[in-house]
Amino acid sequence: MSADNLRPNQPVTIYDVAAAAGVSYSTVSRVLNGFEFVKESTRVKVMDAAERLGYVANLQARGLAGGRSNIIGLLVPVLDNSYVSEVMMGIDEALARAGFNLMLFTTHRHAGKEQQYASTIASMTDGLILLVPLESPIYLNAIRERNYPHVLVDQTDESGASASVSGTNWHGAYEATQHLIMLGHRRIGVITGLLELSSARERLNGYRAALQDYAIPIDESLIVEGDYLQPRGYEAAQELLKLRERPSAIFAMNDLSALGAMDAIRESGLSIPEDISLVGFDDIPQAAITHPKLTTVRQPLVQMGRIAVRLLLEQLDHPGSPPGHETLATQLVIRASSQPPR
Amino acid sequence: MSADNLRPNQPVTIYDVAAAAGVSYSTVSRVLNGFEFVKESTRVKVMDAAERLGYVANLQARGLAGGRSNIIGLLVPVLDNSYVSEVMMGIDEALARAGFNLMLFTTHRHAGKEQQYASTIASMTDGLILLVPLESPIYLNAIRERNYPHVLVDQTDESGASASVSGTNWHGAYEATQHLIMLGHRRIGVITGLLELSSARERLNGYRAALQDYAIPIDESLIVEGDYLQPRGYEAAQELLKLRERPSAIFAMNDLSALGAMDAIRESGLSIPEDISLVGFDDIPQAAITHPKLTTVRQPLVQMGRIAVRLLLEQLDHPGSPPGHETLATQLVIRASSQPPR
DNA sequence: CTGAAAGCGCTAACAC
DNA sequence: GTGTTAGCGCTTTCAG
Repeated sequence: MSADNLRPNQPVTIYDVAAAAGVSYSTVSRVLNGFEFVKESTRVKVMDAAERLGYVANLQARGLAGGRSNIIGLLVPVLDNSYVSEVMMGIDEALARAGFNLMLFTTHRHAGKEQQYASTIASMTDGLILLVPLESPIYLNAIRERNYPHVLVDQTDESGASASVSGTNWHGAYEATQHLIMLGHRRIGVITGLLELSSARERLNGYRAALQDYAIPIDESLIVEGDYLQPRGYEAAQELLKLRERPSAIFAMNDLSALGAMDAIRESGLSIPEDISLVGFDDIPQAAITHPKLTTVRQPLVQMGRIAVRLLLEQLDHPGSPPGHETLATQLVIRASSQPPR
Repeated sequence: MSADNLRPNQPVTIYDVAAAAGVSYSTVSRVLNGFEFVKESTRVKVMDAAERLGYVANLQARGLAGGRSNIIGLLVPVLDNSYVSEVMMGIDEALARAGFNLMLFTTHRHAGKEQQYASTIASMTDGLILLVPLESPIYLNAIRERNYPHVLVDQTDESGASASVSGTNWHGAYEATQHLIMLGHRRIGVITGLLELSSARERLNGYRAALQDYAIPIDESLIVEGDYLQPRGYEAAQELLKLRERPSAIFAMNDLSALGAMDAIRESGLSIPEDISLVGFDDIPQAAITHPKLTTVRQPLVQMGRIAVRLLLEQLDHPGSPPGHETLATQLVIRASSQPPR
């Protein structure tokens, strides 16, 4: 029987296990933590007892006492965002495989919250993954100074002190712009992300470089700052459409903005791609089911999540070693939303 | 200056605050926990010191010592699922507003994991929200016996011992079926969720009741068990299309299954709604952007999340009171995927 | 190899 | 009102 002497009312502690196994509780702790120098026979005895009693570690106590809590903190800006969801999936999957739990903190795009959470998180978790954090030197510095294991996703780390994963932002934007240029577009509007984000700046630079390489003068009025969210993409596209000399193509620097732009374009009576070509960035799932399907720059989002976890676990396992940095290749996915101007 | 005497290297504890304020650390604890009988002047002194030193509570310690950890656990089956995401958004929002943190556990649809997590979660959090849990009497019983605050989302609680939120599953399915019947359909195939889930059973009963009410004989071969996921929806639709007497309409009992069915139908050379009408359930965001747009039964997903939090907080605040139960109205949203049979 | 003892940061009786 | 005293369950010295 498995429900033999199960009394689920009071949680089982290592004391219970120790008593049942006839050893001291510190020995139980050793066994449970995979300490090497334990006699095999007592190891078995303890494991048996733990199993039998249905022992489950109290993570709070473990964390408090200095051990690992086996919890990783994840700081995300918002939840209603496919980009975020995709990366989260990769993180969740990798974490589950490694036996870690996930504590989720949503900042709701409030920089102050990132800062406030930072310390709380540090008291609860073994490490932290920051997904598109707003530029917040203050708390990032605090985290770095405490030498708290962490990794930035989609945020270049200028100082090199934080591990990071990101896509080839510059190159992706360059390719997207080049694609439009090759199709024959000359007036290419862009909707950026918040320019305080390094990814947004890098993509904008890629755009600029492509125009320059093809000797197309840069018209600053074609550059509208967005925030990587759909509503702002909608507004930004409206601004672009209002220009005296309307662009024949728009490069929205993430897909969500592109979706917003799509609405604005359609609403203004123009059609995609006949009147205006549209290119996005990320290749979130929706990009493949819009009409027309969205040409975009694919980022391996799920994989970015997985790699973020790998980089973090490396830090946990080798506290001394320098933080890793990974840059993953983006890939232009040409679909129906872009064609030559007419 | 705010970065006055900030030494972020060693976390600030209540001892530090106590020393700085010139009181004992238990007084600090009292102030921090909003204990009533504290002299106003010392309250201010303590708050000042805490602020100045940048004190942040250590949740592990607080939890261990018997106080509230201010963390709520959320158990979800998977993450790559709009239904889950929507409800999570509501939960996240409500929790943030109430000053709680979120610990996320993904079971990856593995019933064993739900059970295994249950105890871990209990040791870390103040309460638990279970989103579409697989029927797992064992661990649910354990949770109930420990009197651990929790609420079930989209799972009817037969025993009444667990708080719960869900939509009007029976009624929603009845309406959807009725809608198809009114359009003139007589052979209506259904793709259910796992029938071990109460929501799936309730919806199936609603379907059956509608057919009965309109005196349409029930053909069991038109009922295919799915699992609320897209791939299975695809397969199930294929089975339905292979029937000698093909249905003229399919009611997929959640939108994700409907999306899968859509692929299968299209792939078989039939078109929606001309050849086959399709109705879903949930009204996840994608439902409005498929082609044709999906007729579906809307559930107020975000709100369900919010209410789940409310029910949970009620339990935390009034430990004695009976668990609440809320049933939210669903609403038939008629779009383009359903029309009279030809 | 294993037991005993100390303490992580905090809450909650218990006194004064 | 506020300080003192015990632990919460666990890891980690330190002995033996």
